[in-house]
Amino acid sequence: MAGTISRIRLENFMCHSSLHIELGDHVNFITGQNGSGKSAILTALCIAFGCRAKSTQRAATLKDFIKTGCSYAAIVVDINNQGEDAFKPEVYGNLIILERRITDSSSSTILKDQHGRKVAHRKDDLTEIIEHFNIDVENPCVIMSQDKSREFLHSGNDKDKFKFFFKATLLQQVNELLETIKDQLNNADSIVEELEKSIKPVMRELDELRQKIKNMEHIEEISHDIDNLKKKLAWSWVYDVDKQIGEQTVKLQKLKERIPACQERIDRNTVLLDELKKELIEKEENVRSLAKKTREVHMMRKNMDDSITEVVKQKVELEAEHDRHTDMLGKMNKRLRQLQAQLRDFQLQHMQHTQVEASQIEEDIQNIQSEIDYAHSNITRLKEDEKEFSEELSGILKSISEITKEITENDKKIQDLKYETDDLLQRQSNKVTAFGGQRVLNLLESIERNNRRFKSPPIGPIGAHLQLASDFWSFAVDCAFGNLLDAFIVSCHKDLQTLRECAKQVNYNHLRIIVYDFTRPRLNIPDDSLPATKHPTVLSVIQSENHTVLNVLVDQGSAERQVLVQDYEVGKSVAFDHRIRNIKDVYTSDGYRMFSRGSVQTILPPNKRPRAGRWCSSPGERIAELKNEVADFQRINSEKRGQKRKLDHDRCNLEQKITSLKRKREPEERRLANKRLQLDDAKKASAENNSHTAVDTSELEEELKHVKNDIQQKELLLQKANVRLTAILREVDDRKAAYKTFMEH
DNA sequence: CTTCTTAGATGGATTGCTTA
DNA sequence: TAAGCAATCCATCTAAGAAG
Repeated sequence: MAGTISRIRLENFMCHSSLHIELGDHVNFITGQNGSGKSAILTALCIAFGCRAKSTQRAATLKDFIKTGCSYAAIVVDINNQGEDAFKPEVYGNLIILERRITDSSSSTILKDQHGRKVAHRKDDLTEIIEHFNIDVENPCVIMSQDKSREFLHSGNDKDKFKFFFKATLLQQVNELLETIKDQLNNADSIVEELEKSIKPVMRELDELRQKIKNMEHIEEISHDIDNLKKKLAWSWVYDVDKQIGEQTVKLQKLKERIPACQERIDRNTVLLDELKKELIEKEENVRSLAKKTREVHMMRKNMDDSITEVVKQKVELEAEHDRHTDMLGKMNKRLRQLQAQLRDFQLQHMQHTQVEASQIEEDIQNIQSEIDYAHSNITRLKEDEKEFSEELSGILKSISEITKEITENDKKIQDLKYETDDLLQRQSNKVTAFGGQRVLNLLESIERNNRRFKSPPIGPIGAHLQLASDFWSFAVDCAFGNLLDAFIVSCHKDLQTLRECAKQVNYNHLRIIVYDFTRPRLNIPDDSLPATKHPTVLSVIQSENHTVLNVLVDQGSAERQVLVQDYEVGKSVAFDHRIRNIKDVYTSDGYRMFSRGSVQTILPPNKRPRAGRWCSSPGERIAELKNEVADFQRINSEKRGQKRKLDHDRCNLEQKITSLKRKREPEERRLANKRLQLDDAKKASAENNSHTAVDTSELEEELKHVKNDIQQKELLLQKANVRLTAILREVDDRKAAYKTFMEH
């Protein structure tokens, strides 16, 4: 039957290393002792079908499901896909294989067909299958986990139980569905009502249209009748015309009989007509030649008359022009004399004026120039002083900012040192607080109280169970393990739950808990798995009386593959120069992390807040050292603050000096600007004076020249007019003589 | 050369905490 | 108690290396 699970395979999932279960067609029972992993199978099914890690209430993240000491977990679920309910049988065939893999850093879902071929890998494809088969792992009636059943049975409240039942049996869903359907029905009803209302006017319109169509049909019949009548009328006209044609044909026949007699008379008259025509042509020719001659004579006379009148007119005009020119010439000569006199007067006046004014202006300009020079030298001096002071001020400001920066940096250092001192002071009273702070103490107390609930008491924090061969590597080891040192180790998942409860009680959230088999002997690492280098590994510099702690640091922290080096340069050569096998990361004693992944080489700086000294063997000494350092920094800071105060005082003085200089300089500059404007004005005035007189004479001279030119032109025109006048007089005489001889003829 | 596995990056979804 | 923000989870993609 489609949708049933036929087989489940688990690898490294929770407590199962490798588990195969074949399921029957109907009801299946799984039995086993407490803690044998029955509910792990149910959890695996939930995870396979896409449940979130948290909602199983068995782990915080997916990777918590990976069996301790393993790198991955896998769940494979075979789902039957036969029968009419089958999901995409053409793609998957009779069987859908759902494979879920979880690794430390990622997880994936793969869907395969009956032959094990990969078909899909996206979450959406899985969701489609889940929806198709109506698998609802979050529904407590589909999967009733231990916690759910306990919660259900122990909730004494009937209301809560009904709520649970209501949700589980999908009644809630049905209820919601019914509500939405009711809403939709109401909506549809109101829409139908509205539509009915709106249809009424349309029906009325339809009736009117039908009436119109009926009328149109009647009109069509009438027009048909009209057509028929028109045709009849046309035919009646045809009959009439036919009758008339018959009568006209008879008349035509009679007229044809008279044609030969008429033709004879026509011939006789034609001969007579030809003779008369010839005579007419001759007479016409005579008349035409006589008329032509008369016209020519008339024309010549008229022409002569016209030319004489024209020439006389020209003569009169030329005489008038001559008089005009002579008159104008006289006037121009008079103007010329006037202008010459004016020019002489002007030149005389100008000579007298310029001499007096020029000497006055020259004196003014010299005075102003000397004042300007004085003011300019004053300003330059003031500016130089100001510049000198400003430079000094900027130097002081620079040193002030440097000192302020140093003070801030030192304050920060003091703060960091104080933090470290506080840490150490706390640790002096209890070493454990180095790994998680004050809350670890509360957690340990809580563990103590719940001691009986644990199968084996948890080990932690891991850092508290470690000793270092030498303090030199403490910072590097701290960087290499990071938060792993704050983690706790438990022996089974039940203990993990209990420990998490304890942590919650004391508000220690996000406590890292590692599940590990306490009975496992100390891991024996073969030499060929260790990095081939003379530098120590993290594993080689740590010691612990607890082998589980060491095992966990190897499994979770790769302690045997983290190499420690003295300084940055050595670290780079170890990490990148020769590709040494089995090296995971290289840490320098001052906390730099270096590693290469493929071709990419990465160097990460140390943590911002160093926590070296977590394993410090003598915190007392270190505290004294830190206190000395703090005192040093404080002393330096107080010195620097003194310097800063002095510099601030100097700065104030300089600023005052600069302001007073500025106050002196500004009015001086304004005066200079005023004087410059005066000088410009004076120069402009003198220039204007000169140019004005010059322009006046030049204008007169120009006019004079112009008038002379005009006179010359006019004289030329007069001469031409005289020549034309004599020519015209001669022409008049000639034409009159010619006319006289013509008339005599 | 192809396929599989794994680590790491990325961005949307979810969860938890703080504050008004 | 709801809104806003930050931290965390997890699906998905890509690239490198391993295996066949």
